[in-house]
Parts: sequence; structure tokens; C-alpha cells
Amino acid sequence: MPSSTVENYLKQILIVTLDENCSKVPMGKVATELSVTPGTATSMAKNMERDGWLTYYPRQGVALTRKGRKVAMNMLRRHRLLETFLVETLDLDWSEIHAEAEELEHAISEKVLEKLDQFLGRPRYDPHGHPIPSKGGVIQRPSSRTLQSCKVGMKVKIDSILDQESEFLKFAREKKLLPGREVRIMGSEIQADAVTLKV
Amino acid sequence: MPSSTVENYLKQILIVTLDENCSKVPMGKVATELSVTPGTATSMAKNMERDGWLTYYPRQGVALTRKGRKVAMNMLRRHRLLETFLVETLDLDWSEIHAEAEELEHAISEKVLEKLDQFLGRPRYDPHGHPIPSKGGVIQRPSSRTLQSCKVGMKVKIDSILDQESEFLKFAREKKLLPGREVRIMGSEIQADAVTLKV
DNA sequence: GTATTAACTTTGATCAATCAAAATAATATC
DNA sequence: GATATTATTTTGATTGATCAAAGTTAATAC
Repeated sequence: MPSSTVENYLKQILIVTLDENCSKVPMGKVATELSVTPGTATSMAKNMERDGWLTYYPRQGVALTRKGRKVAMNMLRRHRLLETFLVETLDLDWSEIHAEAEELEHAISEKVLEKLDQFLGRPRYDPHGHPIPSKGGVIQRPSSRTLQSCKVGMKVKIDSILDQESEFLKFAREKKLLPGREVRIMGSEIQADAVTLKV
Repeated sequence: MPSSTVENYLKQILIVTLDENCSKVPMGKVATELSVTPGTATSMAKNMERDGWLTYYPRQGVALTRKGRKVAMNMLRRHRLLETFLVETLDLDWSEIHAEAEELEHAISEKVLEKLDQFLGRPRYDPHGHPIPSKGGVIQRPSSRTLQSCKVGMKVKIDSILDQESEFLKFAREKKLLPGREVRIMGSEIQADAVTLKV
């Protein structure tokens, strides 16, 4: 059984792997993602290699083993199902659910998770629009086209919101920029990391 | 913020205090309740005294401070609300919910707890018939009359099931011995710790 | 091709929670 | 009251997770 800490490392490593479509995640990245010092990340990597969760390539980074990936996928599933529950059933604010799910995902048992999935009607996407991995650990590849990569004038449909920042999520909700909505790209300023949209 | 471990110690100490209607809980009791060695219990007691959760009377036991009692009450509230949720909403088996709630109670935030309470319709009793402490930490004194204390021939109403043993709970459910049911005492054998009932 | 810089690793220390086993105190028994 | 028993405390050690700071490598710059 992995500790909550190990579960967090695994999940975060998986997210980076999926996001950047790479296999090895450098230690610096691991450290910042988990808000620990680089030394801590290195020593954890060694322990986690010892326990078979990942392979540690010194000075290069870590890559999940099959066993590690399985657990990581399951954490992602837990996280996203919980977020769905918190929004759909308990009516929590969109911007708060990430932190809440972050805690609960370590405490919920496989059995309760299954019941929850059933209760929610086996949703495929969480409230951010992210796909929820199946019990077997299969996940739809999220469309990785960002707004910045779109040409001015294009009309596009929002598929998912990748940002997890509470502030940004509040903004997105207020402006009704939710998954499913269609918007037109009015302008793009790469330097300012800003895109102007028309709903 | 107390750690999960401290929360467990606090809750368990409160339960013994309520159960046995005493103020000091001896270290041996603490140790067995938490399944740790006596030495561990003693050293935890000292740390918890340092942090203001309880008062430690060497060779006598521990007593919760006001601060400790408040947290302990809140844990009991969490536990019982979660048990209610698991049975009422997710339809989990009566006999499994104790262990599940034991984990979740440390992970759920005050905010989610409040939403859950609202969602459940602010229940006053959990599925075992135990009173759920209010947000302020007030708890109804459970009727402490046990079946063994009743005379043969009496007709009584089951108020709550104090046993948490999964095996016993299964039995109780099968025989429909649930809170609210009326039964007549047919016989009582104190030596065998058994009472014969008629539904 | 050296010098600087950035990324990573090592070392030594700390803290919470635990155990086993030895020491001590309180209680019960004869 | 001396002894046996039980309850509690102490001691010393371990494990997981962490940090700060010093040391090492590799990459980049000049």
C-alpha cells in the first residue's frame, strides 16, 4: 500500500507525463509540482524506486513503472470523481473542489468509490472537462489544443479548463467560460499570455 | 491543526469518557483502544499535553481539555454524519461503514461537512441510533439502559446499537433488530452474556 | 576550452509516530 | 508486610518525510 505522500508523487508524475507527453520527469519538476525541495524529491525517488513505483534515472528524472502508473491512474480517477461529486451533489463552488478532492482522494476506499461512481451515473468527464479514467486505468487523451494555438477569427468550442488556480476558475465561471461553450478568438497576445474572446 | 493521529486519540478518549462516564482515561485503556503499545500511548499523551489537547496525570490517565474535547466532539460528528451518508446515500452495508468513516473523517473539510449535513437533511441520529453532535459540540446523552439491565417480560424499544463489530451488526440487521423496533425480553442469561428476545 | 550557471545529489539534522524491552510504581495476594 | 502481579513509564532505536546547506555534474556562455 502506498502512503498518501507516495500517492501524491505518483499522481503528479503521471499528470506531468500526460501533459508533456514525455516519459521521464526531471527531479526539478517533481520538486516544484509537489512543493518540496529538490533534495526531498531525490530521496523520495530512491525510496519509491526501492518499492517498485518508478524507475529513477540519476540526473535525468523518474518514469513510472506499470505498477506505479496503475496507482497514479486510479488516483486521477478518484480525484475527478470526487470533484464531480462535490459539484454535482454537494453543490460546492467550482473553484474550491480541487483542494477538497486532493484530501479526500487518499481516504476513500475502492468500494465507496465504486458506489459513488454508480450514484453519479458513471460520468465520463469531471466539471473541468477532464476525462475520468476508467476503473481499468484507461483515459481519453484530452484535446491538447490551447487557445493560444488558435488563429484570430476562429470559432472554437471549449473542451476543458486546464488551469487549477482558484482565482482563474472563479473568473472563468463568472464569464461563463465552461466546457461545451463556443467562443470566437478576437485577438491573441503571446507576450502578455492573453487571448481576447467573444462568447 | 491536529494530525490524524491526534484526532484519533482525541476521539477515542472522548468515547471512553462518555461511555464510562468518567473524566480520566487510564493509559492502558488508551493504548488498547488505539491498538498501540502502552509506551506509545504515554509518549503521545505527553506530546498532546504539550499541545494543549489534554492533561496528563502520570500513572492515572488523561483528561481532555476544553480545546481537546471540542475537536473530539467534532470528530464524532464527522464520523456519524459520514456513516449516515454512506448508508443513506451510497447504500453501503451497515456493517462496513464504521471502517470507511474512520478514514474519511480526517479528510473531509468543515465546508464539505456542512454541505453534507445539509444534503442529508440535518439528521440527528446515525444509522446505529447514536446521536450526532451538533456543530457546537452538543450531544444528546444516549439512553444507557442495556438489554441485560431489563427484567424478563418487559417490552422495550431499541434506541441504539452500541456494538461496532461487523459480525454483530450483520446479525442485528438480519434479525431486524434496528433502532426504533420494539421487542419483549423473554429470558436473560448474564453468565452467557445473552438475552432472548421476541420481536 | 575554461568559466559560469543551472540542475541535481549528498549529507546531516529534525519531527512525528511507532516498537521492544527494561525499569519502576502501584495494587493485590497470601 | 513480603511477594507476586499488573499498569505505567523510560530508554533507545526505527521509519517516513522533510529541510538547509554543501557538494557534484552537466550544460551554456563567452
